Amino acid sequence: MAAERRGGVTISQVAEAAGVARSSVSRAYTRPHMLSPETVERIKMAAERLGYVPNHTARALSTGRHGNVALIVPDVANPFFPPMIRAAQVEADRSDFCVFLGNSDEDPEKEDKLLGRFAGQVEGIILASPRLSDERIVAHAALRPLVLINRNVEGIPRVLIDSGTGIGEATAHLAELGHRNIVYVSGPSTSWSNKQRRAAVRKAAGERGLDLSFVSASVPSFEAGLQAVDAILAKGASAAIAFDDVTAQGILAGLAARGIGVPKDFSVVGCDDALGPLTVPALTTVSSRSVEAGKLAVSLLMEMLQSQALRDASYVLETHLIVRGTTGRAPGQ
Amino acid sequence: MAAERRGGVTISQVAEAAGVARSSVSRAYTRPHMLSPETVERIKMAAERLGYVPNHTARALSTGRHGNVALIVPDVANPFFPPMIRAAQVEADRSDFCVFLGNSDEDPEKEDKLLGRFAGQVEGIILASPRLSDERIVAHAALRPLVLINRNVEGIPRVLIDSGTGIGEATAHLAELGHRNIVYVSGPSTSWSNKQRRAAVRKAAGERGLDLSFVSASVPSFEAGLQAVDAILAKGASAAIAFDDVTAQGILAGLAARGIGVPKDFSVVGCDDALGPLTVPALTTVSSRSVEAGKLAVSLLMEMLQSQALRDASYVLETHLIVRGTTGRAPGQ
DNA sequence: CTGTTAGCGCTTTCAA
DNA sequence: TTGAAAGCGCTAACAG
Repeated sequence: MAAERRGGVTISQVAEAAGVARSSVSRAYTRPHMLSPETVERIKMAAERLGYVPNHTARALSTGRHGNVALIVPDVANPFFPPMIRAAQVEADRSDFCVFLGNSDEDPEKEDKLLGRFAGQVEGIILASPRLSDERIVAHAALRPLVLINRNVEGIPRVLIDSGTGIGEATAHLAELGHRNIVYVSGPSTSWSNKQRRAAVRKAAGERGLDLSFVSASVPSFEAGLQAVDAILAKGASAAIAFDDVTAQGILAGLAARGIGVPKDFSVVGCDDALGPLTVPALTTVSSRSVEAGKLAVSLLMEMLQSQALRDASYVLETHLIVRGTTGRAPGQ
Repeated sequence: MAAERRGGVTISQVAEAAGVARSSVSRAYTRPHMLSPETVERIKMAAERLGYVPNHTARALSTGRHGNVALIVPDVANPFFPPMIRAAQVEADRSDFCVFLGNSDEDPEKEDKLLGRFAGQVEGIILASPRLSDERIVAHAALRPLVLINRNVEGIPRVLIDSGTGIGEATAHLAELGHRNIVYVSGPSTSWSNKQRRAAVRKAAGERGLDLSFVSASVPSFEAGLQAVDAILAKGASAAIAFDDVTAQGILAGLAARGIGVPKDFSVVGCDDALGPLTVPALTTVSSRSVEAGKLAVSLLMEMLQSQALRDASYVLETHLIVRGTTGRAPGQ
């Protein structure tokens, strides 16, 4: 029998073998109920005998549906994303979709380029923590179904993780522990999440009459956290809330290097629960909801693909404080 | 019939705008040297202005090449893989390929299913740490170019990370620090990597006359490491080498809970450098080479696609010990 | 129910 | 150097 060579058996060969039109072969696969049972049977037999497998690419070109979606993230290796990616995969799989993964390297231009490269082979796109401008995002969204994660653009379906709630809780937690002077170590100034977190600490600290200062770590990294320690200490604070867990770990390392005990002498809170309870002492942090965000974004996209309607939906996921081992009573309390 | 989906500026529109034939637009992208520089320029300008992006699907149908590869991993969220995924992405991008990402959830059947779904829309596949049987792998490799990472199947191009070298160094390192009694906390018994690591400790410990015991953590996880601590201590060891970093962190947490100081009273070595210097104290571990593996696997695949020849190549990447803060002199030395 | 006939967007001879 | 035209394999009106 004909082995499956590349560029294999086509619909025409099956049609000829079964003595029907090409369209019937097509229908036998996509709308069998439109054909008489015997015809379907005959076609399937012929197909089987010839080793026919429908060509995905041709079908996609014709229908515009490829059964693929794309997910673009700024950095696959940032521990915040893998769980989200995984959740998105699982959800896409439930609808029998395959997912393209794109990595923008935190670069708006590369993100734009990726969007272009995926266009034409995916039915919809999920953009997580995009670095792209609102304009470009809107432009792409006009071309095809697009869902945003952690970016608030009016009119475009989006899933927002509200780290503000968790950060607020963290601030309250520190206040209860007796801390009166705290610092927020901020992340990328252009990041939507950073703005949100910063605003949340400010608000919560204000309500409780805490002294609040800011130290900037521009890039969220272990190094940046490490280097922020001097500035933090200079503010006379007894606790710090970091933009994310990786930065928080850098701060912890810097503190340890100076012989400052955590949580005895100083308290540290991270954000995103990227590390889990993995570290010693385990990091007090804010839950990330990234798994739910990934799942929700995909199911939203699937809905859009079904209904062809792109309504202006905005889902907000609240976060919460996870108290672990890096926060304690303020010294002298 | 595909009702002109919102989606696409086509070659025809560009052709019209530039006042040339469609074929010229095509050539402007695929064989610019066949056109006069001005024509190319004019076409590119028009394309730019209209926001034209070549349609991959259509091109694929016409040429038989889709410019896509698939990468299948057991668990995206396992910190070992993201850097590898990222590296693979980058390398694929250099050849202008898009990558499908598949997550098998450590399940052989799901892995098989994914392979099937990707077939027909990718030119080649990379299987990282596959859980599939040799037979199935061979079967798939017969259908299309396939590269393996961390799986040794004769006849199939593969990239192997030899964690044995690094583990050997780790053992020597501990011996030099005066440790005489060590334990290896092993991972999944079916894992190729675990067998390799276990054999390496045994060999190195034997050569140096160290007392070596084994404690099994069946599943590599923080919890498993935590629970292994009692058994480890019961062996009377002064140092432990863990299957991976996550397990090592569990051990560290367990040690800390018992008030055992690291590295003063006990030394711990991880494997895979999944956490970097992130933790406090930073974990002494074995480099993973996962970045190189991802990059190499893709470039190998690209070569195969170019030459149409699937030679039996096997690349081995050696690993090395990374000494950080969790190893020190044996107590009483 | 089934066949005919246009395409989907792009590449690729073959001529000019 | 460029254009015209014939597909790649499949789907989807539109007839019959």
